[in-house]
Amino acid sequence: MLKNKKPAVNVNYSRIWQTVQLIPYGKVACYGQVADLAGLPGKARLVGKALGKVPDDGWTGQSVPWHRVINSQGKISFAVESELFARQRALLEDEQVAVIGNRVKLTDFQWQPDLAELLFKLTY
DNA sequence: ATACTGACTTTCG
DNA sequence: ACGAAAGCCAGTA
Repeated sequence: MLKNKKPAVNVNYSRIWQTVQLIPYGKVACYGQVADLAGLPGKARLVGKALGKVPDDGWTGQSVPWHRVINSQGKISFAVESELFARQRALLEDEQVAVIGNRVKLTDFQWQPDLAELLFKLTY
């Protein structure tokens, strides 16, 4: 009997992508929060890895709003002089998320997930 | 197998 | 409030 091959896409990545798709327009979540919701507590760094590998055409027909994920300090986790930093900040401001002094006020913009809706939407 | 690397988080001073 | 340090852990070489 042949051994099973590793899946083409890490199953954990797809869970992370699916969770990020639930973050609403105009809200943000932090890496650790996404990891927890994806059932991967303690794996905040893995969320960053997964977001760097989102397929160009999104996931299961939907785009993945990677720009809505920032770190627990409310800051964008790219060097301020980098191209990606500028892109992420622009995408956030496009949806009315204020980025002041390289920082988003989490008390105003952090996503507060609705438990019942999460249970309905997540498929694992 | 081992070592290094981060799109992280928390604690400390 | 802020930077440094330490802890963290899958992915990568």
